[in-house]
Amino acid sequence: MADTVLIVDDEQDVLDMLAFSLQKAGFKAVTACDGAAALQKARDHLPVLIILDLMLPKVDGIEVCKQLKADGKTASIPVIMLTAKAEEVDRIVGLELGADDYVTKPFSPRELVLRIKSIMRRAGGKAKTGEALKVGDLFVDIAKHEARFKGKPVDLTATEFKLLVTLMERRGRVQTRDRLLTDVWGYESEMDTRTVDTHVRRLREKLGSAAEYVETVRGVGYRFTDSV
Amino acid sequence: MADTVLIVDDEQDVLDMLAFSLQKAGFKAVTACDGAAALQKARDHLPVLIILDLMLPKVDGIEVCKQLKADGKTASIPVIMLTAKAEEVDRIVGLELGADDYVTKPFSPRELVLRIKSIMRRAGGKAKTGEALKVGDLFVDIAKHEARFKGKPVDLTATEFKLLVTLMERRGRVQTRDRLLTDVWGYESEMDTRTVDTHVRRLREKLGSAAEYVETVRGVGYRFTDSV
DNA sequence: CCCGATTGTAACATAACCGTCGCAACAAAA
DNA sequence: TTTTGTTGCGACGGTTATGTTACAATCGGG
Repeated sequence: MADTVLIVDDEQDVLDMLAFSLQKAGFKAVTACDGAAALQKARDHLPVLIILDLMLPKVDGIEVCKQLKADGKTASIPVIMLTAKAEEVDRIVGLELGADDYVTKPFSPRELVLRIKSIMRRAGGKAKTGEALKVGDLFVDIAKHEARFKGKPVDLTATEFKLLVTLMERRGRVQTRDRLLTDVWGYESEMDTRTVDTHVRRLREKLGSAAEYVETVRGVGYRFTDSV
Repeated sequence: MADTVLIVDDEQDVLDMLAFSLQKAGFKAVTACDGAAALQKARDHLPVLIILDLMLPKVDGIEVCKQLKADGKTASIPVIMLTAKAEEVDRIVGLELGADDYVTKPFSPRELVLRIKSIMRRAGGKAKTGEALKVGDLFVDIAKHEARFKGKPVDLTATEFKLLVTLMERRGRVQTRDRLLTDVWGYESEMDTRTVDTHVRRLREKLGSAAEYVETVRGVGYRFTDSV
C-alpha cells in the first residue's frame, strides 16, 4: 500500500521496535540510520510520514527537517520528531522548523501510532502545525506550556499538564489507567494505578468548572469529553 | 532575492558556519577574510547587511567600520559587530563608530539570525537609533547597552544584560535552561544549568520590582511575561 | 602589580511536587 | 437493603527543583 512511513534513528533497537509496531498497525516501514540516508530515502520513497530522531550522527535532526521542508518534493510530508528530553520540545517548537508533532522518549508504541493516525487525519484536512488544543473555553498551548480557561491562565504542574494534553488529544475515547500510566509516565513505569486518580483529582481541582470535561468511566478509566 | 549579507572574519570556520546558517535562513552570503577585501566587496555587492569581526589582520574591524560609514555608497548599510569578549562591547559603543548592533562570541547561529531580522526590520522603518525593547516601565536599548526601569538606569553586567535581552526577545514563551545556555553563553558552552539560576537571581535582584516580569516555570525554565 | 568587579560552581535552605495510603462516599450488583 | 467493589478526598513523608548565600578563580582597570 502507499502507506509508507520513514523511520530515522541511529539506534538499531529503536528502528526495529518502531518498524515492528508500524507494520503491525498496517504501515510499510522504511528505515534510515543517519541524516544523509534519510534525505535520500525521503526523496526516493516519498513516504506519507517521517519519524525523525533529533539526535543524529553527522547531520543534526533539526537540519534534516529543515532540508526536508526546503525541498519542494518532500516539503509536504509530515514530520514527527523524537526527542530524548522533554526540555528540548520548546527548542524544537521555537525553531519553527516545520515539524508537525513531537514525541518524547520514553514513549509507548501505542502513543506513537495514535499520533501518526492523528497527524494523517489532520493532513487530510487542514495541515497546520497544531500546537494548540482547544475545547470550549479550555485552551492549551503546548509550545508555551500554558493552559487557559476562559482566558485565565491555569497553573498546572508538568505532570498535570501532560495528563491533560494526553486526555485532550484522545478526546471522546476512554483511557484506562494503565494506558494513561504508560503514555504520561512512560512505558517502563511501575506505579500504582491509583496515582492516576490522584492526579486527575488535582487536575480537576485546578480546572475549576472546566473539570466537567474530565469524566470518570467507572471500572474503566477516564475520558475527556467535548460534548458536554 | 536581493538579501545579500557580507560576512567578514579571518577564521574560515566562522565564515563557513555563518554562511551556512544565513543561507538556511534565506540570505545570500558573501564572505571576506580581511579588511581590504571587506571594503571592496561591500562596494561591489552592496549587501543589505554586514557582519564584521572586530579583530582583523592588517586593517582593524573598527577602522573598516569607520571607512564604511565614511563612504556615501556604503554608509547606510547596517553593521553587526562580532566581538570575542563581552567587555569590548562598551569599547565599541563608546567609540561611536556607527555599528548598529553587536554579537559576542561564542554566539548561537539562531541568535545571530534573529538579530539580523531585527536589524532589517528596523532599517525598513525608521532610521537607526538603536533597537529598544520595552515592556511596561522597563526599557532596554541594545545598541546603547543600557537598561532603564521607570527611567532610572539599571546597572547590569554583560551576562545579565544578554540574559535579559534574550528573555525579552522571546517574551511569553518559556525558555529552558539549556536553551538559555546556548543562546546567552554560546553554542559550545558546557556549563552547569544551575548557573542560569544564579544569573537569573542576580538579574532579578538588580531589577527590583521589575523582577516580576521574570517568571519561573517549574520543571521547565524561565519566561519573560508581559501579561501580568 | 594590586584591587575591585564579575563569573561559575558548590553548598545549603526552602518550597513545590509526587506517589502512596486510609477512609469516606458512592455506585452497581445481589 | 445489603454487600461488594470502585472512586473521591485529604493528608503524610520522600524526593526534587529552585532560591539563596558564600567562595575561589579570573579579568580588567587604575
